[in-house]
Amino acid sequence: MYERYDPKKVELKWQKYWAEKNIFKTEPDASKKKFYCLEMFPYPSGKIHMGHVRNYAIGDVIARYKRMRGFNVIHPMGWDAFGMPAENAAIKEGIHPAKWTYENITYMKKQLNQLGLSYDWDREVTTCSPDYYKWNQWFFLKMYEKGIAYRKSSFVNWCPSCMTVLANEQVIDNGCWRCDTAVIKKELEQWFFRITHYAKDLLKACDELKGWPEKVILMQKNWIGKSEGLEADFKVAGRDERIRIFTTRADTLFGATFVCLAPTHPLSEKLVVDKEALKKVKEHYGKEDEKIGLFTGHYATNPANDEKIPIYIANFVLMEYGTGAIMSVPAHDQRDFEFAKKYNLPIRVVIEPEQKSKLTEAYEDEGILVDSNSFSKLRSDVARIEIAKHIEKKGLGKRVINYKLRDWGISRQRYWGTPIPIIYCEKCGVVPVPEQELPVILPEDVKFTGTGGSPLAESEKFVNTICPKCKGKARRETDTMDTFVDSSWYFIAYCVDNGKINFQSLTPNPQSPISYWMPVDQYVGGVEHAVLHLLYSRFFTRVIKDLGIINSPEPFTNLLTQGMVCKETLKCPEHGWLLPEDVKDEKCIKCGKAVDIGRVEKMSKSKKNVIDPDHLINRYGADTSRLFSLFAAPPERDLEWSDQGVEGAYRFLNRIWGLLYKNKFKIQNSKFKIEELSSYQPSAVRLLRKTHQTIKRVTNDMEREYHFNTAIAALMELVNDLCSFEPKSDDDWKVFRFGIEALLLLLSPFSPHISEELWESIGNKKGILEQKWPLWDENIAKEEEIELVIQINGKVKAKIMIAAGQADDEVRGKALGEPRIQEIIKGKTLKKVFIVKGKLVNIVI
RNA sequence: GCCGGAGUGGCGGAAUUGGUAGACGCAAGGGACUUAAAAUCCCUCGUCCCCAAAGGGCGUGCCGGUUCAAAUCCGGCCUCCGGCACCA
Repeated sequence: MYERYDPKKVELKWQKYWAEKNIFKTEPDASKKKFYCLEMFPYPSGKIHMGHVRNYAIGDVIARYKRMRGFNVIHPMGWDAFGMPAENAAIKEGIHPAKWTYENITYMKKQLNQLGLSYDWDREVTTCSPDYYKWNQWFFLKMYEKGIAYRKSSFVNWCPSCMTVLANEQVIDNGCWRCDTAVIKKELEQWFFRITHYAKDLLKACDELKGWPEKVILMQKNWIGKSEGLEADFKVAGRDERIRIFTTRADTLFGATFVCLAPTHPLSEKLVVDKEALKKVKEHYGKEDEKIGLFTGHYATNPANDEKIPIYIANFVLMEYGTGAIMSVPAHDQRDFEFAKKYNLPIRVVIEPEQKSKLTEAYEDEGILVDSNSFSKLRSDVARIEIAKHIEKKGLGKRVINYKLRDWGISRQRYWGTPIPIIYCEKCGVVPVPEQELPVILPEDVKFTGTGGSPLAESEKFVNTICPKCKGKARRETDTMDTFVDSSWYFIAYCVDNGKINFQSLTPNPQSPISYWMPVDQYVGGVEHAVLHLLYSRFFTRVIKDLGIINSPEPFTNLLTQGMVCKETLKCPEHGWLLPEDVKDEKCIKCGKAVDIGRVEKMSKSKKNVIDPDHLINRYGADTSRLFSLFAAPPERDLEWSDQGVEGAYRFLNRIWGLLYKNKFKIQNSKFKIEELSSYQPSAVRLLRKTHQTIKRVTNDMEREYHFNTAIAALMELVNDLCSFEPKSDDDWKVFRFGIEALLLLLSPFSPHISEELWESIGNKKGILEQKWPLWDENIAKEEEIELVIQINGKVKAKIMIAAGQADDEVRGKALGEPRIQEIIKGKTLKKVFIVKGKLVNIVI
């Protein structure tokens, strides 16, 4: 042990030690309770950022803590390795996406190990490896068999200049990210997963997710978006067709003055003669700018009152929701109101608001019905049901439940993703790739130009194939899968050792490691995945359960969504956003101009308000970096970066180091055994009590939703007491050693390297990772004396020390007898005295 | 617009069930050590009244209420953050 704390030396030593002993390797063990601790795996973008440091520090504390509590902990890590940045790098710099990705993984893996994270790397998965994406394809085929995967036509963002499909994040202000050309919607045949098949169950099961933050459940519920309503048929006058509409406001049915179809509705094409005009409306489809309509020249019959009302095509009506057609009630729907104003359509009030006013906007609230035949004078909520029943009775509709949730479009016109295992044969049509031919491997001979259609379409070798059915000429599907597919089941892949996934042989098998490890007990990650990733994972887990591979439909029992890492932004009037190191004394180091200090916001490369974890680890080490990010705020809240805060954490570890260095020989020679407390000096008793209290506080803070910040504060208090304790006798040294050992054990999940080093330095042979979490003794932790607060009329007037556990009468007597209290209550009548045990007396006069 | 969440010292945050507001850390000020600086150690630190002490007033976004007692419960508002947003 050196005099000076040198984090680099210490951390390297223990990282090596853990790796050599393969100490984080885990196997299923039916005799032990398992604990699955998981953090969201990163996209290998190049380097880790502070968000990763925080995320993985939180997960690692939990994993190490649970391990010390005796759980068989599985704590895996991997790489979400498919995605656009790799392809962008290929377009810009000519590096092959695979090379770029694997190089990044190598570097980032080194960084993660430098943080001292307790991963079982034997379970590592890399989603861009054929061993992994083979199973994406396998799941796809299984879903195709069950009708969960299907093909339909749908719209994508298209840049007419680059001649390429754009992802949503490549569309900036409705323009292409590369050339600014206005993006248009283009219709393509694409593959979908029928997540809507599980909509009802996904929604209902939200209430069972007791270990999830309320906020996330709410977001999921809103996303699924259940709404009850009525589907009703409007017959097209003079034709055989009917228009089926969906409404949640059947009570306004008598107020419908026109009907609107989505431009992509099958009937639109049939009813509209002027195809050019229809095309124009289509171009504005789904855009939020302006309401655009087109009169079809046809009329429809309102099933409630047989009135004939005009049929319009409207750009704001979505084919994806409901039936793709609506009845328009301009008096009671703001969108219809705007449309009616623009096209001069009648507005008919059928719900009377409480106070009448001029109709400058739609009245969307509930009220009493008017002008609605026999339903007039009914309240909205009643009428809604009565009118729906009436329509049902006439056989012109039915009550239905609709969900906002759409089927998941998984086709991407990109290279760096999982090829969709489908073959198109001129004779046999759509033919799935036979299971035994998986994986369909990404070809290498592809040029990355950033223009044109799907990059895979350029590879002749890939595209041209033989139909598995008729052996005739056929073409492969050239789209790849959305990368969210990869991350929807990776947590199941981890359960299989060495990444040797073979779901076929595991199906169905209750003895499989998957049954042992799943579900994830604690999932930790950013709240930005509250909807998509988490919902897709829930969907996939259901599909996999239906395949018999897994028992539970829910993947994650407990979820912790950590807050963002934030820092103030710095901007130079001349040089724009500045990195923290480009600023000295609030001035730009390039031009010396005063720097604008902006508000605290999420660290982002674009605003340069970032701290590079490499610098941090270099200067302070992993233990300090971890400790700071865990101490500065509770995990679920945003964390504001503070350089001084990091210094503080570093100082704390240095103090502990110094304390042990100074006393290590004495500590080494003191073997602690619980003796009679009465033989100890009062100061030693106090320290022993503080130690037990600290064990209790830290343990409770860990159990109580992982409040690491207060747990660390408790450790700081213990260190303060240890530092001011001056051991003299052998007993003192024993108590001191006990305090030090407890401190190191409790600190080890947060700052594992220094804890191991100091643990060893006081003569312990077995590593701290093999120790049990310490237990406290309630009798020793209990205070003998308590501070009693005496209030008069709710205001604190005195504080006295009294022995703990006294009867109320005695406490009351002591409070009233206190001179300062006597003085105040002299000559006054006591109305009442409240006693809060062990805490406070409130005298009301 | 709709749905959530949050507002506590100079700052990050604590206060677990309504019972001492401000734990712990940072910053700041003063002191010790040092030729000096850094590091370290000790003291002060919500605010106002008072020379000071003793003591007292005020204080958890704002206004009101319930209670012996409110950061905590209830009603109304303000600000900030997040999510959704033509979903019929």
